[in-house]
Amino acid sequence: MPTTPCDRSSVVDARAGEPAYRTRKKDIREANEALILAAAEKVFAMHGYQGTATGQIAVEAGLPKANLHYYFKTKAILYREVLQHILDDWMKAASTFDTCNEPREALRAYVTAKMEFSRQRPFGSRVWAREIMSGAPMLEDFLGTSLKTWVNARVRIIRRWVREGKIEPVDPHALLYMIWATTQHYADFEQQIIILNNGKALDDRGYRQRTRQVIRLVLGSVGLQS
Amino acid sequence: MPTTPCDRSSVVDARAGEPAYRTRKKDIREANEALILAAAEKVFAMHGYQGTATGQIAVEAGLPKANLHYYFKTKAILYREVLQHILDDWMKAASTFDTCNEPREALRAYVTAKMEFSRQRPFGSRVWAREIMSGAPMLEDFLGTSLKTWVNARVRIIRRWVREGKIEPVDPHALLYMIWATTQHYADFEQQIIILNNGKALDDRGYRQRTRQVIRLVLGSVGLQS
DNA sequence: ACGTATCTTGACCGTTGGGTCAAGATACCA
DNA sequence: TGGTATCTTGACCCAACGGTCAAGATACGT
Repeated sequence: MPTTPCDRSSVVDARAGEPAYRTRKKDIREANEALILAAAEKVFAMHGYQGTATGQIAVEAGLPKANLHYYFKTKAILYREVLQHILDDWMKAASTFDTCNEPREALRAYVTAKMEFSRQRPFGSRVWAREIMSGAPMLEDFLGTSLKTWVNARVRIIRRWVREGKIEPVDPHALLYMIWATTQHYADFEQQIIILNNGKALDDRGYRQRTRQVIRLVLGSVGLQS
Repeated sequence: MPTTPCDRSSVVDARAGEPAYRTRKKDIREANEALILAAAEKVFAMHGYQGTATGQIAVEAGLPKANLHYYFKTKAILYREVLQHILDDWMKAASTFDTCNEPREALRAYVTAKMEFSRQRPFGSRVWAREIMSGAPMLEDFLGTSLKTWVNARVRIIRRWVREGKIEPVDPHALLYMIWATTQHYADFEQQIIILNNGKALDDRGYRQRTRQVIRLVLGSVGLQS
């Protein structure tokens, strides 16, 4: 990737009364931690926790391995921080379920947010998937508490929609799992999708169309297609 | 696990004219290869290719590591054989798509077969998922040839259904991906599903009900719910 | 300007990994 | 019954791994 002749620190970091070219300690820490977390997410997504070498992450981040271990003592700690970041964004997407009381708009918003998440954070989605396939050793707490609470509340909402005759009488869990699975599929199985799409990744336009199709299928599944 | 006082070879393998208690060489090979493949599928499903140690597989199979390497020279060869087995079963499930020309029955049969696959071969499903998340280095050939051919043919069938007004005008790829994602979710994310189900795995009855729900959602998504 | 805290890194350490080997055990076949 | 092919296994090898360390470099506060 091409870089501009002047680097970040001399342009972006300029502040009044400070030399613009010298990077400040706090910024160094912040930048390096972010760099390492991004690299780690990518490599963990590719090879999983056990299959990832900290040296690989260091290479991906463009740092010596010893430097990585200066910022994150152990691989386990680094992995947990990566998971935490993903979890935060996952929950942010989840909150869109409540943008509206009407099933049509709520489902549309939620599917859109989940598709957006798959588009923006494909590596995060894969780390999440791998973690659960490994028995969710690090996520057990979250799954059993926060996620469960969230799911129970949404299940009640869906049941209400059914009771009020707003949607067909579907099993709420089955519906939620279908939405999760379908939207996450676009991140987790991206490689398969690309190959079946003649080697080309979906561009922005294609992705928007696909999002619309997923919304249509989900709405149809509960009897909401006009 | 408790064992019966008399072992398999003396009971099952009894054949006329041969000493029943002595295991024959061919049977040894067959049994050990099957044992190792099953163990490997399980461990690969848990930790992925890179994250799996051949020693772990050996322990899981109850054999010394050197013995495992006697039957499968390298980890890569063993992994490829595991993948091949999964692929065969995946294709077998795929063939059920063609049991009927009518969308309702075809989709019902296909979803049922895929759900059955998730139930019977959860480890296989996870190995598959991990392989694709790693960029499908070993599956690229298959994805680009056999699978692509299969998908193209099914896409044409779905388009025909749309043209004939038998189903709503949905994107065939989006529909297929939704079916794959949703059915495989029950294998790949089993742990999450268990936790959200109060720590209990779905029993046979629950699984059949869930299968019916998935069928209902899929049929609904294309406008086929009565 | 100088002492201190933070950051950087090549070299290193003990452990684990994939894979080999050679010697013994077991089944096979003539 | 004896020779051969297959099977079994503890011991071993070397590369790669997670993690440490100490010494130098860089920014900070006064």
